[in-house]
Amino acid sequence: MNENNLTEDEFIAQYDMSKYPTVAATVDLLVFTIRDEQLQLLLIERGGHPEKGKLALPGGFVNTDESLDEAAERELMEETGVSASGYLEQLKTYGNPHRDRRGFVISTAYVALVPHVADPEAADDAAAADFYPVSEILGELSETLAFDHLQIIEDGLARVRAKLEYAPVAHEFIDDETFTMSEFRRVYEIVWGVELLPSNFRRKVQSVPGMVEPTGERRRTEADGGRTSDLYRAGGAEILYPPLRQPE
Amino acid sequence: MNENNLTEDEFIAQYDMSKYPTVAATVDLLVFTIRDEQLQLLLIERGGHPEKGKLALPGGFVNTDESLDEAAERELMEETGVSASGYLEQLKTYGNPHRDRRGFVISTAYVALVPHVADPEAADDAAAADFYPVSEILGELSETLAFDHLQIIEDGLARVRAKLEYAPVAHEFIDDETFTMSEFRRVYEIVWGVELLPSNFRRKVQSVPGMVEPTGERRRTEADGGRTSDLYRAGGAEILYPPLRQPE
DNA sequence: GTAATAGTGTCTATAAGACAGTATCCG
DNA sequence: CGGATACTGTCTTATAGACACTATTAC
Repeated sequence: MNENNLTEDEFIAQYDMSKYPTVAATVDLLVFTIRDEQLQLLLIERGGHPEKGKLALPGGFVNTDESLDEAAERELMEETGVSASGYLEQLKTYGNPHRDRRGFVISTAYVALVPHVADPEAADDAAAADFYPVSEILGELSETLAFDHLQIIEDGLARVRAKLEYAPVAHEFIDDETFTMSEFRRVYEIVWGVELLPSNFRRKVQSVPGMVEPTGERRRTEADGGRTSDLYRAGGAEILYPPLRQPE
Repeated sequence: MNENNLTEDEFIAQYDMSKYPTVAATVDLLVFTIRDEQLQLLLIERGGHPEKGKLALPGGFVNTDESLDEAAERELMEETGVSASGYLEQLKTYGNPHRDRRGFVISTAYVALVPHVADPEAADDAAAADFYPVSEILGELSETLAFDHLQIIEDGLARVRAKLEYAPVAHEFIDDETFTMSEFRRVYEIVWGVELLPSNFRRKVQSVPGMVEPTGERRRTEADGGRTSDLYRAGGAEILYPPLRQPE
């Protein structure tokens, strides 16, 4: 190597990156939402090869002028119309050379939590996009998932369940900026798949600094009877300490 | 698109992946160990451009016939002689297009926890490899780190500290297969940077199912006086429940 | 014996689970 | 009023922090 005789600028100018192996970089999105009292996930039906007809995570190639995070934000906007101002976090990168028959494709998965958005339109690649209950995806639909997306979904679900324990993200599922304690508790119950005692949940949430703050407003539900409930908004905490622990 | 008229095999045969943007895929290693009662991290001094002379994480390009995990295992073996039978886990992927002046390089960082291995030899690319205390890396050495590696190290340190809470990985730092409760506690104290009360630590560790199991053996330390201590080995737990919480 | 380290027991403070009781709201 | 939902209080259990005490070992 004679590179030591060059300045850095000279070195960069003569550098040929194509002599190193290159791969296609993609991002896949795990867009979780709550619909019909169930945790649901956005999937597309693949309109083209490979894995034609199977269900897959939405995603696409990373452009050379954008970061992975920016590519994920762009895809989220394209698929759902939701801006990434909410929760969008990198999950993991999947890089088995045989996961895609087209070649070496490494895919970085991102998890997004969104409120009840409009039904997604079919994207321009003629792939029908829809939300499916996670319980069905992991159950009867698990055989119809493309690539290694079942594994990615399992990893993402574990991340979401864990994230609710120590990060203030549950309100991302709620459409309104303010919410009742019951609505807030329902998010935890649906994501964790458990029932929680209302009074203990309230005590815990109110005791964690910065988790929620009372608005002073009240609201009645759509039900027949019942007391009007206090409204809260998300607090300023970045992490929840002590965490809300998922019952074992 | 007329791809819908093709079988999948025909489609794959005529598929030209080069029409999509490609990037160079690399893995970077965060090799943590404990030396001299300090948490230390393996860094190399870069022998070539770019970022010549700066400190960087060891790593390298991913070959086209190996997965990201396999590339990380290979690099770990090359740098330290340690097999990946211990703890080696993906941390995060860094994909800012401007992080490396040579072009679009996306790097997947892995965290490894290793016992006190031999001093690493300079690798074949003439880069001097050494362990440095993490406190120095984040302090006076932080200005001399290449690329975005300071950020990666901060993320990795947070992961290691959190991982000790809920995963049985502390024994990966210990040279021997068996260890005393004091040695085990020192790992937590060094990684977390706190002092822990011995009796409470012991009670907690012994109450978590599958965290450690007694060997029935005893051992005396090298010190002047002192009672011989019970020896333990790692238990079979995959996760620690309830977790050991880091003091706030 | 003393100094040093390992291990046990216990009191207290904090947090979590269970659930009874009170407060509103609708019709 | 009754039925329904929201909120409060309290008893009990589990866990964590602080620290005194006992047990071994080297010298």
